[in-house]
Amino acid sequence: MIPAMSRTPLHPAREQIELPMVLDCLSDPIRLAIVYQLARQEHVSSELCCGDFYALSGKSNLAYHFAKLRECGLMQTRVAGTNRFMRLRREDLEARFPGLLDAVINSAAKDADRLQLLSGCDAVDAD
Amino acid sequence: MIPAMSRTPLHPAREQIELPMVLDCLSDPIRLAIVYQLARQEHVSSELCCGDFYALSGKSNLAYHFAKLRECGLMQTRVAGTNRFMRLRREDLEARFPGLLDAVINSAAKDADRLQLLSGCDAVDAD
DNA sequence: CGCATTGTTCAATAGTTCTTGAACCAATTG
DNA sequence: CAATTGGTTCAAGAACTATTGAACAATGCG
Repeated sequence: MIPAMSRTPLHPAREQIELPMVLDCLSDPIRLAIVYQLARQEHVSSELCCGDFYALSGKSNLAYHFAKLRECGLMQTRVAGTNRFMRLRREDLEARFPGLLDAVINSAAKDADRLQLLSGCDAVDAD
Repeated sequence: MIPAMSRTPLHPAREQIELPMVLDCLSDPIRLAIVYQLARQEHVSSELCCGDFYALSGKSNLAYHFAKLRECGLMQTRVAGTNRFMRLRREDLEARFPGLLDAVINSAAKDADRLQLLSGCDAVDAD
């Protein structure tokens, strides 16, 4: 039996991803910033780990938001040793809600300053 | 002096419309249904009045959700006699968040049954 | 005017969400 | 094994949200 904490957490199947939950998840400034940072550096690597987001909030609060992002189907978590790597579920989201994720990310990008999306962040290249 | 209740309520200017507030507003099932019904019959009339949404909830609860939709910039309310006519602020939203509203509405349309978007509604043509 | 219609506002309540720190778990390193 | 690293889980509190019914406001109509 694999120990509880080293198992990959549960993720909803593609068809279980619900629009209201996704929108609610993206409406929180910290979660929007997490998604934004993931999207912003997808051309470098599709994954980031928890520690890459410490500029946004404390560890336990981040774990709370990561769980929300997983449960609504926005993110996937892969366990590797003591690290958990997160990535956006782009394909699943595009299949369920075409154009939505990009519209949100592009809209967020326009307001990046106002939304403090990159405050103290060094995991993302500035353009 | 115009009596308080017959004045047009305050609406945010285009540049004051904030992404997190809009997403949060759209994440509530009742508000999503309101927006969806407004969008669905725009080809008939750009406006609906409060009573057209009684299938979704009670009067006072609807007034609460209408206020939220106004305050976040999704809807505009026009006062005409004892009626208030609502319409989507399509142009402002498109200018601030290109593609977002349509992505949400199209995604909602795909899940209309699951989301109970049209339950008991006769203000909207079925396709 | 008196009354119906259309909606809003208020107060109360149940439930939810975010945040924090402390405790904990698992894997790695010395 | 002990200490460190990387994250999660738990408990508690403050703040916010949705919902309800009753009271109210403004208009329209007989």
